[in-house]
Parts: sequence; structure tokens; C-alpha cells
Amino acid sequence: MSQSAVEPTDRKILQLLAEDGRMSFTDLGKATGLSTSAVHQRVKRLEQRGLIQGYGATINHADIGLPLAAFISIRPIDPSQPDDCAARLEHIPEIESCWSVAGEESYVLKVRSTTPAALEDLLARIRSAANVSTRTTIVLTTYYENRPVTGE
Amino acid sequence: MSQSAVEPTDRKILQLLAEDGRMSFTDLGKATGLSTSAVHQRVKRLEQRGLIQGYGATINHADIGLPLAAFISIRPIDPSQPDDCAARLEHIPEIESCWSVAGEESYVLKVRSTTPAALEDLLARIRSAANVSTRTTIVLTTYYENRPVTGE
DNA sequence: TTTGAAAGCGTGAATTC
DNA sequence: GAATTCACGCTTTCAAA
Repeated sequence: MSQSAVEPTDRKILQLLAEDGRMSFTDLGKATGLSTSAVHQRVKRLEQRGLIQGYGATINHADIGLPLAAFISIRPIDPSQPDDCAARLEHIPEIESCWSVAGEESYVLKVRSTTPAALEDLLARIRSAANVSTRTTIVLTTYYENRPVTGE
Repeated sequence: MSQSAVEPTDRKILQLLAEDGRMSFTDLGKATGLSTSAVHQRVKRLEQRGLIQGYGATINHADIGLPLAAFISIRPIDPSQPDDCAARLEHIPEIESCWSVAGEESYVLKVRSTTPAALEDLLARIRSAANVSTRTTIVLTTYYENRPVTGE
């Protein structure tokens, strides 16, 4: 697997872009003491190496009609069946994240929904798509989410 | 509280920026059938209204030396104490997300760490900072994370 | 890694609908 | 109120060194 030691300058660039994904190459240059084209090349290389996987805007879901967030922990009903939950659930748009985990359950999903009724419907779709039982934990308050964690 | 019905064009802009946070105003204009300055104004308004909370790069944590991810569910040891866990934990840099939840535990944290030993140390810091007991669920595989969920 | 040049983009003001 | 056009300056991008 990967991991080829990230240079201090590249680390700095990653950190800056994690905090402000729209920062210009000019400003990245000023912040790192490099020329615009030098950072430009480094960023392109970081993208190619897969260290930068993409860029996104952080959306206020509560204000665009998706006020309900929840964690859904799932376990297979028939443990002898092939364990392909991730693939079976991929098409469901309300699923924001999908992790397999070590613990009482096999997977944890994070989902967004409009209303309790819509969440109930979503649960039914998840159960039937993946043949699993579910345990749902409703999010009450999001204090923060996806803070940049870059180490050091 | 907020929620003032998001216009179809604004919805489209939010969706496009959620998928590519570095998309240019020119391209946003082409994709929405508006002039560059029209989208520019709309994006500025979406930022002011707080519907766009920021922009970030998605980093491959495994490859920058943070291969361990985990969920930490916590419950207060002394339920009579004020419930200010989020504030007490905010300074810990390994905590990527912090939610209060309805369920057996009061909070769920998502953390990133380097090694099992570093995770053990992190758990100790969390317990002593917030006076809580913890239950840790290690992430084995991240199938996907923070997919754009914009509804409709 | 830098420089330099061309193309493209962001930004604001004036204008129109 | 919101969209467009135009113009200026800055940013991106690529070649060459």
C-alpha cells in the first residue's frame, strides 16, 4: 500500500488546501515561499498521486431541506452470504458515507434525510437492498464535521 | 431557525460546487445558463447566507501518515455535571468531527490517528478532558466518505 | 524551480430588463 | 430585484531554460 513520506512543503500545501480549497496558486505560493508555477506543479502532482482526492464545498444541509442526519449501523442477517453491502448500497443517494468497521456491527453508514418518515423509508430501502438489520443513531447537534486533520 | 426554500438555480450551483469546489465561475455559468457575474453574485450570496460554509480539499489520510480512523462513542461519567463535552474536546486536533446523538451514548466523535499506541493515548486525553467513558469502533475500510448529498 | 507570455478567469460598475 | 455586458487586472497554464 501507499505512503511515501510527504515532504514538508507538500504537507503545508495539503493543509492550506484542506482549510481553503479555493485558495489560488498565487496565494499558495506566497504562503509557502514558492513561485506560482512551482506550487501549481506540486498541486498537480499531489492530485495525480491521489493525496488530493478532490475539492468540495461544505454545504449547510439543515438549510437546504435535509435537517436530519443519522448513523446507521448494520449487520448481515445471513452471515453465510457474500459480504458486499457497500456495493449493494452505493446507489442510495441519501448515504453520505459508508465504512466497514470492527465491532458489534459490520458497517456504519452516515445518512441525510428530510423527515422522520423519509428516514423510515430510507431504512427500509437499506434493509432490503443489503439484507441486513439496522441500528439507527440520530444526530442531534453537529458541533463540527470534517475539520482538517493533517497531523503535526 | 433558517430554511428559506432554495431556488432551483441555487440548488444546482450548490450541487456543482459540492462535487467540484474549485469549479470556475465561468464553468458554473455555462452549467447553469447564466453569465459569469450572475453566478458570481449568487455564489457570494450563498456564502453570506451560510448555505456554503466553506471549501476544502479531500485529503487521502492513509497516505499522509494517518491510516487509522475510528468512531469514539462517549458517555458522561457523572451525569449531574454540565454537559459541555464539545467545548472540552475542541482543542484536540485528532478529532475530525463531533456530534451529539440520541442513543445509548451522548456524543460520537470521529478521529484520525497514526498507530494503535497513538490512538490509546488519544483516548486517554479524551477521557480526562471531558470526564467520560468511551467505546471505540475502528474503521476497517472507507468505501466512501462525504459524498455530496443535496437532495432531489 | 523559475521566468515569461498567452489565454482564461474574477471582479466591479454601469446598464438593462 | 436580478441578469448582462464590458473592461481591467489578476490567475492559470505551459514552454523553455
